[in-house]
Amino acid sequence: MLAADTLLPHMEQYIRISEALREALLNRVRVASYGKGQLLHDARHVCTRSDFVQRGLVRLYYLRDGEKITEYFSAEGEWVNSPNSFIKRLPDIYYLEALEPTHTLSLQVQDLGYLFDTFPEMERYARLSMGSVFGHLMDRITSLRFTSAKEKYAHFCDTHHDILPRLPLGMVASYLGITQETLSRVRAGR
Amino acid sequence: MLAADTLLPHMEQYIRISEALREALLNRVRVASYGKGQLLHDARHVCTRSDFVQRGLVRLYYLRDGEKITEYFSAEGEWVNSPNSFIKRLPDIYYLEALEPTHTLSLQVQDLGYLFDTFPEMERYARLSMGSVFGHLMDRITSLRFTSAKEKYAHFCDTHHDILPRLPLGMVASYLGITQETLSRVRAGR
DNA sequence: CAACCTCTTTGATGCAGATCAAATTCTCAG
DNA sequence: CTGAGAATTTGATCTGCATCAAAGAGGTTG
Repeated sequence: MLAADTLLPHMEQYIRISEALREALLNRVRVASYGKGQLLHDARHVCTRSDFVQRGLVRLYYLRDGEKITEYFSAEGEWVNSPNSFIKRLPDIYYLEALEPTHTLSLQVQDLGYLFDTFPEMERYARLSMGSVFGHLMDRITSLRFTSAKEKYAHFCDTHHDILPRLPLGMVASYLGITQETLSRVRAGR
Repeated sequence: MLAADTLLPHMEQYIRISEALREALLNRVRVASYGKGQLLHDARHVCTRSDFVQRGLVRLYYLRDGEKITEYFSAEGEWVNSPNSFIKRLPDIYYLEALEPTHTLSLQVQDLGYLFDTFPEMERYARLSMGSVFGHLMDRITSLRFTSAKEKYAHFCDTHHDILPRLPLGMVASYLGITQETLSRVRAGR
């Protein structure tokens, strides 16, 4: 699985990639693999890299009263990191865990900084790809505020039908902010 | 109230502003004023500009069963627009309403496009300032999922203490996803 | 200053979903 | 295969908040 086959096409949705940028990128990303259950990032450290998921499934979670609360799922074609920790270079509460055997392309924060400084189109890529996440977050906020458990689950099915069968339901429940029991009843149609 | 006094210092939190960029910016922003209750943007149109609030208070809302649901408040030092409409150049559901007499600096989408194309540091500014909104959205999602009405209100007081006394409580309630009655009881300490 | 808004509070009732407990099914290591 | 732990479902009870209804409290306009 080559970077040229996954990462570059992803980026080309937003920007044209020059030969120089292509070379700089491929020189700096490192392939990485994680087994099921393995942590890509531990909250006790500062997050110093971003991983582009080529194959597999990752969740972002944090601990609340000893329980793991899922904040986000990321599958093929998405970058994962601990957002605030990565940006501010400080520890944060989030862990990243591979839910399946996962292959990524890993980019260190200082290499990303170099790319931003050297290739203005990288700034544009980051701006545009962040923008597309924005709409999702706003939809999610609306869904959390004003919908029943049944509607929340229906909305999740709509927006995540591709990964739904790969997810344990307890994680889906905490993502939706409902209990596992309620999710089970909703699925059974009650 | 000069752009040099409000917008430029805001941007300088993130980037250094060259003389050329300064001039380009000041040439393109237009001062605008809105009375209390006036719409900065109507959902029936495509949102073609962003407004930087110099003085005043604006809310983003949408209609749900004929009721106005507040999605966001923006005060001095923030950009407001209808995010998806502005980015995708399509209509969306959101209205922007001035809650107080409001003065803004207004920038047309095509002028912003020109600035992005001409000044790479503008791309960086957009990327970094969006990044800082991200953390807030994630906190808000957590607050919506797992907290009682009382905790939601406490979190709102923490994060919006500067504008709280300027807001009608019904708008705060819909922002928090609780009813006005519940908010009233929570504030009374019950 | 009275009449009429809009905003906020108070009261009574009902229900969706949390919580606690236990049974059932799945899954995978040995 | 098989047994143990994890994931999921089912059941019974309880509660926080929504809903419906109406009464204060401001505030602004002729």
